[in-house]
Amino acid sequence: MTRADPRPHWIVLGRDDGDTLWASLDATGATIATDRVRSADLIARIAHEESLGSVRWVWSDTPAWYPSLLAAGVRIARCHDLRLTHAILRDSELVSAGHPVRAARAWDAAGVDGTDAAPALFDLPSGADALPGDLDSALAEFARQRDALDTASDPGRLRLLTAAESAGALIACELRAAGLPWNAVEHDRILTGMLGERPAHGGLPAAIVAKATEVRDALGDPQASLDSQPKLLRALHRVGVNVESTSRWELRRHEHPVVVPLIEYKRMMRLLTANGWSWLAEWVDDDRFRPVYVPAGVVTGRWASSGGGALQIPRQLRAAVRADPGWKLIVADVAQLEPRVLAAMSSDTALADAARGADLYGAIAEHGKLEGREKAKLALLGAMYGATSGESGRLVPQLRRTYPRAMKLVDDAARIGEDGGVVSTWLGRTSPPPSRAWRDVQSGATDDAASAADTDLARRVGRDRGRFTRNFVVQGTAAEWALAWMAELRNRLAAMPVVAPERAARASGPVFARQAHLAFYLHDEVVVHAPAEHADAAADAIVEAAASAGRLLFGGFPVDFRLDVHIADSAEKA
DNA sequence: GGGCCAGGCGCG
DNA sequence: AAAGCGCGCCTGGCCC
Repeated sequence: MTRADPRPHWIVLGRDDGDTLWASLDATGATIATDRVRSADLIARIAHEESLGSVRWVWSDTPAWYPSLLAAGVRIARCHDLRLTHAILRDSELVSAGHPVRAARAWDAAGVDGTDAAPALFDLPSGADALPGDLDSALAEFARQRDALDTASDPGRLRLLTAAESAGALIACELRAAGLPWNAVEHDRILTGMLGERPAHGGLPAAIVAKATEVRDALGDPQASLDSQPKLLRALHRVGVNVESTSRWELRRHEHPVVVPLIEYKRMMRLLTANGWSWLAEWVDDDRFRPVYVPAGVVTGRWASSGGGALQIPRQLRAAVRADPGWKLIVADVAQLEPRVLAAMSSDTALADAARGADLYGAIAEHGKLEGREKAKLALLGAMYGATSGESGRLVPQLRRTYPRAMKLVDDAARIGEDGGVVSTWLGRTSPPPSRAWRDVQSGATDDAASAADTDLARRVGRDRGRFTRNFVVQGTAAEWALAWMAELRNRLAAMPVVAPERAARASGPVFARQAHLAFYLHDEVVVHAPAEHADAAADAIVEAAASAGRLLFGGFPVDFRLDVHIADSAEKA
């Protein structure tokens, strides 16, 4: 390379016949150079460019490119994920109405599923649903996206969002590569303790069998089927337990001797079927749980997961999450993230004041003259979710008087949704427009021939949508805050020292084995796995990253994002 | 034997 | 007391 060669600002990658086509772009997006890289050389080439610093990788879909790099020990600092960015820009209110990025339908296709299996040559329906993987398509879409950002009504926010989204895409792959340290022996101990010894040849463990017998005795029917809802319902009716469903909350209201053992039986069966020995065998390998995280898998921008139920690990099993020897887990969750986000985005200083102390709900109870923090919590959740009835619904008006700005923000979002409009998060992620079916129901209600049932239906689905948009702005902005938090934390952890090879957390993969790293993420909570001597510094990084995320999104607005942080050998709550 | 739905329940 | 947001996954029961 000669001295005159400028460093590329972006490098766009595309696949071509098993090779990779490579385009170096300057900061204006002009192409400086193109190259063809053979697949055998690709990882080394990327590693080399990355080591020179400050390059942003532009690719179709992070899970299609990044896992093989991570497996080879290459971590990259920054990327631009075309698929995720497309989805944001396509729907965003901040992008001009007729912008060509909205019409680039090929980029609406689903990406790869995030498992690092070989490309799905066999199960991909020929041509359908495939994201464009070639360089020309990537360059064209990247140009459209840059233009959409440049011409957006608030480029700063949207750039922040798309950068955070792409960082999230990297993090999702990295979380899977590092895995969540999971102790199978401890998991087995918990299962055995709650369910009884695992039977050698199928069948139910002893404690469940005993519990089932208890339930059948109480039902006076040794043959009663406990796993079929309709049959169980009939059996309950026969002994005079007149419930409409077999759900726990309804059962609980009855005194009959069947109730307690039945609830216990359901709880045991749930643990067995959802997170029992077969889950352990299928999902935990080499002391790690490696779920597939799906960034923006939820319309609000929250992440979803696919396989392994990563978003539903029951609290009962938290003790099975255990640091490697000589390492620690740092578990951190944000206390009441959504109310804090609502305070900031509505500039409601009164609500922000309540969030300043250690007990947000307690402060709301005091300010809002509500009796006790439980009522305050109910009222606030009701306001954000759109409760209309029950105790929660009754408490909302009181809150509206105390925090008019915050409540106006969510009430406005609900009204717009009911009217068929769209709403946006703080950084510009916009809710999907109403479906065709929804609009048909609304227009059917204004028809001359509309029946009372038509208007009732229209009102009901209208309110349903209002509750969705009401919550969208808060849940979606909270997800943005969390992305910013994680992206910042990722950078801080990457700057931490490495430990000696003999201290490595071997199963965490080549990139993360010797350094503090993110191991789990769930909406408002992170778990970091760190060498014991770096645990305090990692905990500090988590706290500093949260403060930094708050400033990045909300500037100087005075709202605290308080964290609960624990350093321990297991993720069990103290 | 696979696809789809409802009920139920785990998580935030 | 059981309304009021967003998910994924398991089961039984139904369909083809």
